[in-house]
Amino acid sequence: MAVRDTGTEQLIKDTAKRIFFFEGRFHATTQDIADAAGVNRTLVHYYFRSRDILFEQVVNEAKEQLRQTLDNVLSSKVSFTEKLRKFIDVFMDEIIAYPYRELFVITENKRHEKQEVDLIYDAHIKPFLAEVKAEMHAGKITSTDPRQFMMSLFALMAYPVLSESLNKTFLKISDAEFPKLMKQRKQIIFDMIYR
Amino acid sequence: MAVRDTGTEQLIKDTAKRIFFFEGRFHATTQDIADAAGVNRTLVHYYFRSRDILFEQVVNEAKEQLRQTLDNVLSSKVSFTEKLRKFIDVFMDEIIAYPYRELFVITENKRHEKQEVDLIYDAHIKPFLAEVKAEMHAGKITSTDPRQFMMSLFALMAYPVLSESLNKTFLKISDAEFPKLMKQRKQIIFDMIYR
DNA sequence: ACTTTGTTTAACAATTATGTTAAATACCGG
DNA sequence: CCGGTATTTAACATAATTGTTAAACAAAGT
Repeated sequence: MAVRDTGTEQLIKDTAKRIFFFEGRFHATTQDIADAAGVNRTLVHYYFRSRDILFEQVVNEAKEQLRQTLDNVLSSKVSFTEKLRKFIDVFMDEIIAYPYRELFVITENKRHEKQEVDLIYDAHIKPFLAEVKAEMHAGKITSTDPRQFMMSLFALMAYPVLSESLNKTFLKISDAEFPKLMKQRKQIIFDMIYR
Repeated sequence: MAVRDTGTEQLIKDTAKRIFFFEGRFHATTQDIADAAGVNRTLVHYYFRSRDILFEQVVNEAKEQLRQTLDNVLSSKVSFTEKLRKFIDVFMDEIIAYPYRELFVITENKRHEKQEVDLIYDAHIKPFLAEVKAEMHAGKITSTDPRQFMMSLFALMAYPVLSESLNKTFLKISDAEFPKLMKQRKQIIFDMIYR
């Protein structure tokens, strides 16, 4: 009973991710997704049964990847500066690929409170916050609540990509310039938060 | 033929703003809005004819207020540091009141390109960017493209508020702490970008 | 060739959201 | 109390979206 895998189920998910997380089209319909994937709408229901389930799967995978990334970066045994550089490098790349991803996680997060968070927190975030605090004592980072540091860090990475269209119109950034500026930001962000 | 103003039209708009810009409910229906405002759904159509028109009005007023705020802050004849402080103070307050407002403007902005932007740009943004550049030459701000400075500034203000729920769960920030941390940020942001 | 799985087509039911209309009721000012 | 405006109620039409089903077709393996 060989179930052959044509990759179409994955194609549909990837397309949904592109539409939701890259294009930021919050109320794309199953038809929109099917069209973008170049398949029949029925197939979307065939594989996922309902729009909600497709949506949920896609968001869950986004959460999982987010967790993985945190894992990878924060638990590597390297110096703080290296870790920080890698953190910025990896996250910026992901944010550029999927600017709206975190936003979907945010709006989903408001509904379901989770307990799994504790695991991530204890395993990765808490130790990293401690490292940040140590760097503050060493005078390498401006002293504040380490959580303020984290919020600033994410903000500097995520928001400019999210507000791309506003930046282009209000700051007169051209289509060609924008990716270059985002690349530059990796260094700029590091310099802003670490001396 | 006195047309008496009961303020209901405004109530509906304010409620829509609350739902869209504060609660971030991107696909709230006319029914949702009517319920939240405590009026009959028919009344929404009576005043605004269609959901699109209500939505458009609300977003346009958001844009207008945004423009006004920029006007107010950026064209006042005070020192750069004072201007910067005021900028952060005023904008943070607005962002806290309406965290999702810019996001709606962003998604709207992607559809309609505007020419009115040039007016705002020439009148306020361009001169301010020049001021920023001057401060960079004076060594008060780290030298980069002034537009990077602007993007960082907005990011530091907007994103932490936008990602409130994520911050609360992942950084273990309590409901009580959050507003305090946001208030603290005004100073923190200033210190981060100005020496 | 036969079978299985993947995919499309078409037709349909159910639901939800939008928008319209007409009549009934509530409220307020003169 | 009268007249007009504000608001509600109810009923309805329409459109969009979702979801289901059955049949046909395509492709690939054995």
